[in-house]
Amino acid sequence: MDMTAKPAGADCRAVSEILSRVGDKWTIQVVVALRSGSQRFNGIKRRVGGISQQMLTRTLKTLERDGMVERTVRHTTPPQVDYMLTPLGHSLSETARHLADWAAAHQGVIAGNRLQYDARQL
Amino acid sequence: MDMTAKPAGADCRAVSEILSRVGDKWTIQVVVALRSGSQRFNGIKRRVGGISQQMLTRTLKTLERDGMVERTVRHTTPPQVDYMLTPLGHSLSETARHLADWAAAHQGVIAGNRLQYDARQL
DNA sequence: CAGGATCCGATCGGATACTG
DNA sequence: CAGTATCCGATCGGATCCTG
Repeated sequence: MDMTAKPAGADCRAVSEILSRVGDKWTIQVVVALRSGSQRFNGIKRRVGGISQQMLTRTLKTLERDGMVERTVRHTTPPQVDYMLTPLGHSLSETARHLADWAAAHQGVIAGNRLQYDARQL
Repeated sequence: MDMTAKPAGADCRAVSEILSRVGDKWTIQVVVALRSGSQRFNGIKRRVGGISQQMLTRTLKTLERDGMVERTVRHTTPPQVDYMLTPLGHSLSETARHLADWAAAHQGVIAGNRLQYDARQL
């Protein structure tokens, strides 16, 4: 197949779906927190900072469902659960880096645009 | 690999913010619809397909606020409003292409992972 | 320690009706 | 044609309490 052709619009829906999966408030931050290796629940919670336990649970569960992270339970006392990125999760984190670069490069301009726009609305 | 200038976590919040801006259901699709040039309101609505007038209005307004699209009003009868991408909007659409490639390449695997996961949960 | 359950407000997103 | 206004359900996200 020739992938150099323009995505017609079928791809567009796929991108959109992936984006709304990944574009929530926490997913990327959790993935980034896991880049350096296996982490435990409260370890991730500390790393991300500001995330509630509820949202971390949901986010990890969805990432596990999508095959981005792998969950390993150790039945010790106290119980211990490790989360680590799968190869798929790593490849996502690589792609996220490009977006990170773009965001870092343009966030200042965007913030300025918003100020200008809001000022004009008065 | 070149790991210099590692974004510690300050950038991470910026990315997260950009992502939740761009990661909603419609923003990217609207941007993509505008790539081929200036479009009018109902033209975009037709191109995107499935979007409500409400959400298109909101999405365009936010994109305008962020400086991604430019809005031009022509006071004719009937009134005519053109939307076109700014250079900033174009640069976003380029970045979105990388994500599009990733999504297209992995959506099948992800869908399969979900099926497996859901099957195990029964 | 790792969550599940529940309550709550805020935002997302669709549908419909109305306006200049 | 290009919106605005309003109502509505679904989901997001935080806080708190409870459990193995």
